[in-house]
Amino acid sequence: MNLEGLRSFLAIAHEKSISKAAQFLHVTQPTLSARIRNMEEALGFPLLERNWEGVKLTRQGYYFLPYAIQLLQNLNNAAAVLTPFNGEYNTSFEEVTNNANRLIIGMDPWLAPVFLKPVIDELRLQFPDLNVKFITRPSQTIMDMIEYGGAHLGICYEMKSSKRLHLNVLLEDETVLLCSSHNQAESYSDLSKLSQVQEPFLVFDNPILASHSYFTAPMFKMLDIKQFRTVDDMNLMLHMIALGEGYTVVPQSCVFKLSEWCALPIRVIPQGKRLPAITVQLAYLQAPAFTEPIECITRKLSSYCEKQYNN
Amino acid sequence: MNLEGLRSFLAIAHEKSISKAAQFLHVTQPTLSARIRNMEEALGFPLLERNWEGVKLTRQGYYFLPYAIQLLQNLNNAAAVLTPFNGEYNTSFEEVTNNANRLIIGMDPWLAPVFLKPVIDELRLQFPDLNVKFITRPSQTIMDMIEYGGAHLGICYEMKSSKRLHLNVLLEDETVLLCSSHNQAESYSDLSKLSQVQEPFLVFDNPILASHSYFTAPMFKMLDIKQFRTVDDMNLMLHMIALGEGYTVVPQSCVFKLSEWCALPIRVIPQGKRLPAITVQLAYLQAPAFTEPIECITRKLSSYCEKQYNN
DNA sequence: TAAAAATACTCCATAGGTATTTTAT
DNA sequence: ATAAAATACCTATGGAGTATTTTTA
Repeated sequence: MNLEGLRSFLAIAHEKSISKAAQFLHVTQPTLSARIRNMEEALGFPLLERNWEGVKLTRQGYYFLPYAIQLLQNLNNAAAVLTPFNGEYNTSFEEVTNNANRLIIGMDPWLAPVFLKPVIDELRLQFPDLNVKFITRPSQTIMDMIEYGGAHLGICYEMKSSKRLHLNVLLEDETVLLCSSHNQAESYSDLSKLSQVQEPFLVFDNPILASHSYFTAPMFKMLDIKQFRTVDDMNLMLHMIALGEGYTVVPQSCVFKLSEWCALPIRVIPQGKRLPAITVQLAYLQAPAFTEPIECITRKLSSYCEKQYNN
Repeated sequence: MNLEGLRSFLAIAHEKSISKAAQFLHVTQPTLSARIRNMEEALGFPLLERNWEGVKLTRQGYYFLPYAIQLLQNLNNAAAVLTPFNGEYNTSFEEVTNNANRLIIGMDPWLAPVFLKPVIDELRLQFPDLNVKFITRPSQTIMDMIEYGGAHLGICYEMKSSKRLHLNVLLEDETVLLCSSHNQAESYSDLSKLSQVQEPFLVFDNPILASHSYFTAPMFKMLDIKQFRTVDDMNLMLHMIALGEGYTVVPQSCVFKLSEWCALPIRVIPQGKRLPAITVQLAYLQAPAFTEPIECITRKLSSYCEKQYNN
């Protein structure tokens, strides 16, 4: 697949017509038809519904639209940062690209609120002069970053990974139900009654939807949940719940000590072993330069989890 | 540029050698050399430092790495959601792709905590049966989503945009300085003394770094700030500040009523007119189906901003 | 019949392969 | 001398164009 294809898709979405988009892009209509056909073949699903009066995006096309937009924008943004302006780099270019001699720690954005403090405390104590950079990305990205040499240590949920990675289980994480504090706990604590709840279940969109559907899909069937609403980041999720716009189920770890950093009126209802567990793990490669701090953090977090979490 | 090129780049990063990556990908070494050369030309910056003993990523290459990873993963994830498994769609496919008759409101993730409540309150009151979906994406994406017909209404920071979009200014937003509550306010309230502060300035990575460098770069020069640290999301930023790992400057709106949703010990120091303002605006296209709710929200938020903010 | 998209077919640009050269140790 | 990457050159695939057909209001 080709970036020009994505741009073509956007142009067609904009013009709602292949012919008009072709004019706009200064190519012929059959060329554009072919580009889209190729993309649809590569992706495995249709993007456009063809009409005699133009085209309309399919359901899949609408879902795909923000991906195409974001993808092109991300590339533009990266290029903007890395391209000198008037022959001179931005002040932050130096900082942003200088990763020599820097320990890079990746965390899943859900886990960062829990693990940032113990990591920073320990490093301050043991390696006060160490240059550390934190990145927050979805678990799968963190794993890949380590695999490809772009990060040294990752704290993330269990994901399929290569055998080269060292994995160190921190938690077998139980799930909890989140709802507004203004709701009665009773309606939510008995899972079998969930299907009678009026509020929708808040489903996380990607990357959760893609990587945890094996987890959520059976749960939805089991609990007979019919009303859904999708949400695309943790913050929005918490605000929606606080406003009584829905409820959800998340790993316990990501709301660990929630009240210490979140002031929203959210009720956390533990589910014990009624729902499957999700593993939180440390991932790293043998990195000669940073073996000591990595081992140190591993030890610290392991004991931290035992102490704080298992009681 | 080509997705195969991105995959090749990742393989090379992984193998630290073009020849080995070529073996892994089952192509010849010159082919892979050419792919990378093409990508470097397309991007406008070098990705690899060639050595006699292999290759190493350049600074730009390291910065680019997570983009490449994320980009490919996003595509995979989108495809995973849209591809039926065992001939059957996931339960959530229906919800995630069913946008017919649904008002789609996009918000910049920084602004969502501020504007979600008034919007939901008003819609509950005026259009209780309306089907609404919220998406949180960077401002530029929101604008494009509206432009390309993937969203109806956006709440975002000022960005370059096409003339078709209706724009409605909500706020001329002043900037505030954020630091840990444990620090003395004096060191931070006088901007000219900032260069003596020991903590680093926390710079947001993309998309802020790319789109607001015209704003930040002169500020860094003016204030003579030398120590930086990059951070890649709002949540991590707030936690870093709370832990005393740095300070930063943000638009006032994104910490408006901060204490209502954030329990972290963060001090907010208004800067008045000393730093340039950033505009918050509503964006929309004429959407026949939703003119009424859009107008209603526009009115509500305008008066909301006047009342709440200007006092 | 008219407007839009699809199809058939031709052509050339470019991606990929083979053979060889350069580079650095 | 060796291991890695670059270069030169040839080939073939695929993307883009022109001309034409299909579809449906």
